[in-house]
Amino acid sequence: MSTTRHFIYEEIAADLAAGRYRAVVTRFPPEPNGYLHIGHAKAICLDFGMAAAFGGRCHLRMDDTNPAKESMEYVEAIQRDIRWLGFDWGEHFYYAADYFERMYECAVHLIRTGRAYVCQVPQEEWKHYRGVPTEPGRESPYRNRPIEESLDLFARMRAGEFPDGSMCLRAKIDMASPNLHLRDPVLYRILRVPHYRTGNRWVIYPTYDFAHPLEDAFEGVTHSLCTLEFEVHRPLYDWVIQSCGFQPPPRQIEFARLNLTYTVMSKRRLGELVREGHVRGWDDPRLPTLCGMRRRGYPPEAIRKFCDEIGVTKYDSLTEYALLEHYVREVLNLRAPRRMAVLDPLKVVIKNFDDSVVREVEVPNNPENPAEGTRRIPFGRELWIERDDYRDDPPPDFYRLAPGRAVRLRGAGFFTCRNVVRDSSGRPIEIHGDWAPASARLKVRSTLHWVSVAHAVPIEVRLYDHLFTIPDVSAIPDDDDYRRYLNPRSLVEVRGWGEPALAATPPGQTVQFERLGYFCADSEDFRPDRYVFNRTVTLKDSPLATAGRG
RNA sequence: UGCCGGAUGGUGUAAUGGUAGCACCGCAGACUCUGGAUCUGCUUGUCCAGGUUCGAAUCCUGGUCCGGCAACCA
Repeated sequence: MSTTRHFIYEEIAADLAAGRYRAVVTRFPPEPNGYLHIGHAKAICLDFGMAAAFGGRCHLRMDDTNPAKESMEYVEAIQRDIRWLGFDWGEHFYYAADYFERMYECAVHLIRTGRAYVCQVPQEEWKHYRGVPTEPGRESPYRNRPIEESLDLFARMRAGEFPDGSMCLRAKIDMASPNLHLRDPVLYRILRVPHYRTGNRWVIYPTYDFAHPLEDAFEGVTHSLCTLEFEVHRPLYDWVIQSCGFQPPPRQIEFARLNLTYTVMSKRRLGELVREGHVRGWDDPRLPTLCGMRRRGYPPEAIRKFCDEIGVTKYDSLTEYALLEHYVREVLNLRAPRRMAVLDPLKVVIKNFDDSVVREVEVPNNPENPAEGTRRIPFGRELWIERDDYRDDPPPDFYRLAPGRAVRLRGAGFFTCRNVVRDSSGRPIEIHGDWAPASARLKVRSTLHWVSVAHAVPIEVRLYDHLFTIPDVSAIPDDDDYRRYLNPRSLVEVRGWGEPALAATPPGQTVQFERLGYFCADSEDFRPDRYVFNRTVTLKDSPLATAGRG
C-alpha cells in the first residue's frame, strides 16, 4: 500500500481535518469496453491506496452507461485483473446501470426545478448553437419550453415513442460559458441498443457527465479521482451534485495519466493492434495490458511498486519503461528459481571424459535465498553453451571462451578450450577441450551456463522487446501512421535447450535462466510435451541480453 | 488570438520562505561460481525577465513553452 504523500493525499487529509467528510470513500470506475492496462493500474493503486491510507473503502464500479460497446466479457476480465494486481473491493461492487431508475428520477427533478429541458435540435445542428471557445453559443429554441412539456416529452422518450437522436435532455446552464461543457450539455440521449445488463428495459441512457457524479453521490463517494482530461468537466460534475442536492458533495480531483515509453495506452490503438493482428490478442506479452503483463511474467507486486514510485502529479509526463523493468527485476531476483538454458547452442566436447561419464552437480536454486536449497543437474561429456560465449578472436573486454582460454562452468569445475571443429564455411560447430575439477582453482574471469546435451529438454522461447521503435509514440503526428513505428523484432521466437527441471515448470511460473534473464512458462502454450517460455525481462546490462536473436 | 491545467538533472519525483534530496538511467570502482545481485563513488537540474525578502524552486508581476477542452464517448 502506498504511503506516499502526494498532493491528493494532502487534499484528502485536509478535507478530513476540516470535517468535510467522516470517512474516505473512493472508487475505481472502468467502462467495461476494453481491457485494463498499466495506466489503469496507476489509478487502481491510487484509488485503493488512498482508501486504505485513511481507513476508508474503495468501490469497484462498472461505468456502463453506453451499451454500444460494453459487455460482460470485459466486466469479468476487469475483475480478474484487479484481483491479480492485489486489490479487494469486498462487497462494494456496483454497476452504473443498476442506478438507471434513480438517475431517471434525478433527471425528472432537474426538469421540475427548471434546470433541464427536452431539446429537439438535431445533433449536427447543435454545433452551431454551441458555438466555439472564443464565442458564446446560442440558446436552443426549446430551452424555455414549459416544464410540463419537457416532463411529458421526457417520459415519452423513455417509453420509446421517439426515434434515436430525435431529441435529448439538456441541462439548462449557460450558453455563454467559456467552458464548453457548461453550454447546455446533454444529460440523456435516446439509444435503441440493448444493454448487457439491463437488456431492452431502457431506450434512453444517461451521459457520462450526468451519470458519473450521481453514481458517486449514490455510493457516498467522497473523493472521485480521475485523469486530467476531466478537469474541464468538474464544474459540471459539481453542478449535477448541487442541483440534485447531495450532501456532503463528493469531490473530484484530477491527476495526470501514466504514459510509458515505447508503448501505447489508448484503448483505440490497443484495440487496433489486437484487431489488425499486430499482436496475438489482448494478453499478448508485448502489450501494456495487465493480462499481457501477467502472461509476460511481471509480478503484480512489481507493478504496485512502480505505481508507488512514479508518484501522482498534474504534470503530463512520459515515464521510462526501464523503471518498470527495474521493479520487475527487483522482485524476480528474490523470487525466481535459477535454471540453466541455452538459447543459441554451440556444442562443447570434453575430451578428457569418456562417453560413459555422466555426473551430477549440485547448484543452488537461488543464491539470493539459500532457504530454497539446491538441485542436482546432469553433467556429461557433451554440453551446450551459448554461441556468443565463444570467440575465435576475442576483443580485449571479452572474458569468456576463446582458443586456449579457460572458463568456469556453472557449478561444474573448469573447461579449457583446446581446439575448434568447423563447418565448411569456417563457422565453429564444436569446441573441444579439457575439464578440470573445481579444486583446480583455475584463474578465470567468467562463468558460463551450460546444459548437458544428453539430458537437455527442447524449449521454445519467445524473446520480447519493446513494441515500438521510438520512445514517445504519442509524438507521432496524426497524418503519420503509428504502425510504421512498430518494432518488427518485438517478438523473436527461438528454440534452445534447457536443463531437465525446466520440463516441470508450472505454467505461469517465472524462473531465471542464469545469465540471460527471467522467463515465464507460458500460461497458454506450455504443455507436458511442449516447453514454451516467455522472456519477462533480460538481466540488467547483460552481454547476452540479445542472445538468440541472430 | 477563449477557458482550464502544467513547467525542478536524460527520466520520474521531493523540498510548502532557510544546505535543491531520492529513485531510475548512464559512467567508474569494489566484490562475486550469473559481465546478474550487492556495495562505493561520479556527471547532469529549479522555463525566462523583473520584483518582494537578510534569504525565493517556493510569494508577486509580466512573458515563453507544453498539455487538455468545440461526441447525444468515457
